[in-house]
Amino acid sequence: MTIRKIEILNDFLDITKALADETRVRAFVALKNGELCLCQIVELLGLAQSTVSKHMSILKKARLVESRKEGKWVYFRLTEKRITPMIKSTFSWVFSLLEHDTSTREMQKKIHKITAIDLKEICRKVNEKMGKIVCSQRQKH
Amino acid sequence: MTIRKIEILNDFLDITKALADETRVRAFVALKNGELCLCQIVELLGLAQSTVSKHMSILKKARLVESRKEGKWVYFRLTEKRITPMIKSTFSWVFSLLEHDTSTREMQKKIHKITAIDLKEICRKVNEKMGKIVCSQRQKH
DNA sequence: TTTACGTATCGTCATATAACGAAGTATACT
DNA sequence: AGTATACTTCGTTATATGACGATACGTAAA
Repeated sequence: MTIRKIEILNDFLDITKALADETRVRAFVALKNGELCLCQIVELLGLAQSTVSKHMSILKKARLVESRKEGKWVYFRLTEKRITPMIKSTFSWVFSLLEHDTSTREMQKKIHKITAIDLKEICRKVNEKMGKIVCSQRQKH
Repeated sequence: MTIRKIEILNDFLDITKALADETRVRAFVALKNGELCLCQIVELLGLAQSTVSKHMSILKKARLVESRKEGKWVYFRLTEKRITPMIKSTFSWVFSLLEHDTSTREMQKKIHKITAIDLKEICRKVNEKMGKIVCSQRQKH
């Protein structure tokens, strides 16, 4: 379709914009070895949960990533189901380039540590942080 | 070198950031069929000369593009001389994806028209625009 | 040496983006 | 039903980016 063709550039720009941020690239390559829960990615990146959630939605918009909901948890993974040639091509491009990247490799190690810990505990850790902030706010009143 | 390895991600982000803007992607693919003078790219994109110059410097920083000076003119071309595996890989990725893009093809036609016109005339046209603006500013006084 | 011309850089403005906490949503547990 | 939990969305703030005109720079022509 003509409409489809016109959107090639837009799809391409969604991808380049998604990959034009260090945090998102890190989150993206983190999923190379399998799916991760949001709170695990939060722990990995060390950013606020809402921030990470936003980043993941940008990666999803670019179709680089897809998610599934399991109970309270949302698991993210590299797009598999509705994968397009453009996405497939992007995967091999990115991973071949970052294969020998030091910071990427260091992250892989960090992921191993995180996935070793119980999921609930990771989430609890994130909530703890939020709890502390709530307390400090209450002290103001 | 360790320093070199750490910079892989930075080089990668320079590339994705350079390609995360429609104007720059258009300027980039415009060079696929050979080098162009800055004023030709200005005419092609229909933006201010300073704006285009800035865009080209970002593409140069990412090493996607290199330039040579010939008299008053500066010619830009896709990187050939100091091309790295990362850049080479990026070229094939981008061009395979945008091969069938409508807007890219339309631009190719536009380039043919522009390169057919005498270079001096193109530059003169750009200068004319600047002259007009100066005039309209003078009218204010 | 002036003058003209093509490009790069600078300063400014408007918009885009990334960060956060707070509030809202949805699901599981009591 | 009510609470806790994991995530998303919203509103705000600080910074980044893209646009422009004005100016500076470098080269060629007069």
